[in-house]
Amino acid sequence: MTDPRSPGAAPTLEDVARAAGVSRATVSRVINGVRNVDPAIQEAVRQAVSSTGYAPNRAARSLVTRRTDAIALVVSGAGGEPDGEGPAEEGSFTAQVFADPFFGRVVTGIVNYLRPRGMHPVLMFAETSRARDEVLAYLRQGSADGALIVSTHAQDPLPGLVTEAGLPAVLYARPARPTRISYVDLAHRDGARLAAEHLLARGCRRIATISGPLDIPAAQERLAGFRDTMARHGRAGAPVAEGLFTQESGEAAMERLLAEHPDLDGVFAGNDLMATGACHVLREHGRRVPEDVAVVGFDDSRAASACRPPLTTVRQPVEDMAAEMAGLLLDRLAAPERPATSVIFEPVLVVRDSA
Amino acid sequence: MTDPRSPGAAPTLEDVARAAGVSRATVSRVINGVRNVDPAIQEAVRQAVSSTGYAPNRAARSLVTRRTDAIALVVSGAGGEPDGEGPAEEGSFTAQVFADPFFGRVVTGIVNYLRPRGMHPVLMFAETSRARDEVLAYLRQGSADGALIVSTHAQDPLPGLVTEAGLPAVLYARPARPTRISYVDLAHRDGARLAAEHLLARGCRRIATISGPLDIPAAQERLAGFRDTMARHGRAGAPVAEGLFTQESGEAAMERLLAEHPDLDGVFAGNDLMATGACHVLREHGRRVPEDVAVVGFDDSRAASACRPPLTTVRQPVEDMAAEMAGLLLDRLAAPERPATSVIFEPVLVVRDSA
DNA sequence: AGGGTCGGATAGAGCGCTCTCCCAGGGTTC
DNA sequence: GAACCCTGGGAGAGCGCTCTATCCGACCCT
Repeated sequence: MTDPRSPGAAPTLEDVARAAGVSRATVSRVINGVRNVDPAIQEAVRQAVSSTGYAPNRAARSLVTRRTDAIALVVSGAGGEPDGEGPAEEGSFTAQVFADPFFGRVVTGIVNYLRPRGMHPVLMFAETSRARDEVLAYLRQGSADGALIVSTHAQDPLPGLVTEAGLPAVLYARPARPTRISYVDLAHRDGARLAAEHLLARGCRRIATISGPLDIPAAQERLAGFRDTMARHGRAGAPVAEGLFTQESGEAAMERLLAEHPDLDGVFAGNDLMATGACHVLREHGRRVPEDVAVVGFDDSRAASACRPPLTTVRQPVEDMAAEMAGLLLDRLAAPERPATSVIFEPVLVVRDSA
Repeated sequence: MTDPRSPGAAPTLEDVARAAGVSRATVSRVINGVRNVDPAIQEAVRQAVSSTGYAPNRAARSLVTRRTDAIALVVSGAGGEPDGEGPAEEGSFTAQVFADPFFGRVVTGIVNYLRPRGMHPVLMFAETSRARDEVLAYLRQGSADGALIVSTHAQDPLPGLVTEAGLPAVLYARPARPTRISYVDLAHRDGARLAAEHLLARGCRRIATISGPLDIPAAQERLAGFRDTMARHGRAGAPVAEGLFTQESGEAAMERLLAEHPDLDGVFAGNDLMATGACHVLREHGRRVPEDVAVVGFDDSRAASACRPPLTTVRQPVEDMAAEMAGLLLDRLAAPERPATSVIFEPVLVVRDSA
């Protein structure tokens, strides 16, 4: 509490050293726990630290260690070049992003992994080319040690730019163009197969699917997995309606499907939000779920258990995947020379009431 | 691109100065736009900056300016001292937090405000006393310029600790103990009044409420506002069931209410998630919403419009409130001497189909 | 006993930037 | 024409930390 300098100033290493009667270097060593320090002196230093209320200045430390203990968590949007989007548009992007429970799960997984390791996530968006430049500049300034990138679209140039600049990064989902960059992904095709086979095994004969936006690789893969499986069971040409991964779009898609194929008895939705929308519409049209029409979702998000009836769905372990992403990045930071490794997770079918 | 130093190293101010044939100070002036610099020299410097691919080192800058352009966005939990909670418990806290659409909206509002101003949010949690200490240490290290605190419970000691340490901060929701700290809040009582009056005006005669957890001030206020209004209309003693602001707890509360008061014709739920749960349960019990039982929610979150039927609800402008919070903090940083000011937002009733 | 070794502490050189001086030179004022 | 100001640029001192090189003394070996 004794502050020998100007009262407002935070105590520095120097102050602690003086209080403990040792040199700055010794205090530094005690604080960072490097090399052997005499236990008695160690104790004296600790005393001095707590009596001065010392907290090491992070900027000064960063300046010499070249580490910030910060990780940029960037949500990257469409690759659209037109920068004419105003602030209103930008706002809608971020609003849209967080409306999806998916991102909450990603954040949860990352935070839980990073936190016990003393690293902190800095939230960033890169939906316009200007925002992308800002993210790049941020990283190049050494403001963060690396980036965790969640891309919503395949053509996203950010992963390429980041690796090109030699910045450590890990992606959620495989990039469109193969790049020398680590990523974490799900075996979407296998997941879709699980869903299709479950519907078939249940005895459904007229099965349709509501796909996600087809410019998103995950949506393509899920659709492809569904189609392959159906074809393998001699049921090629199942009806498809494209949605946007939102509940509203799921409702609209279900309406279309129902209008064209009133007799369908099974639906595979590309995610739980759309499945929820589909259930609503089915019920409004007097169809019982699962008695008349069985519905399978994808993700096993909060929406799946909240839905009435609770959704049978394909589990994507988002939190685990996000944690793995953070783990890969930290590994990379610890050993930059090692080649980029990626991890593919296997989905699991979670059977509830909707199918 | 010409790098006179060791190839891997990032260019420094010195390098740019050499390339432009001026001093470090001049380059710094051009980059930070301070004082007059000869246009020709300015141009030369810009040239040099882009040819060297220079990006100012943030740590070095922070060290002297004492600013980081980072803001800690801390989600603060219960005040529970018992630190015996393992990592599993911690994980469940963060998972729980992001399952609520509320936090997504807060993040959206904050990010949209901070971003154009070149500030970056660092995500932190402070649900245990250890985590709280870490947040405090982080702030005291000068790792962030200030804190935006979203407390989920009233007894949270963090606001007090932060102000005590003289760290700039702004809260979402008024603190339990009056503290010299800015905050942003909603007139919850008025919101509840709006809801109650709407149900009464609709002709509902047997109105119950599902409150949020009563250790949360917002939940208390909403309940108090509801009760006051009912009493003022000669209907004191309306049934109350306590929930936890989750859909599941809303379902459970509705079950209890229905068991004891099968004849009720109106429900005011403390938030939209619980209102959604209530709707599910009502329908399962054969009650039509709104014909048999009218339901009003609170928040106007995504859940309100996603619900079937779409919920009549009390709008809490979370994004605006969060942006205001960020605004108050930046004001405070710009003028530390000014007294703390707070802002209370007025809720609005949004009439949809459920009541 | 002398030289080698090694644990344990210090001195001091930066890390890359900002910012306060200080100086040169040209214009203004009386 | 001298004293003054004002604009634009440079020199250099630090910000608080880490880390290498160095030193000191105690201990061991022959």
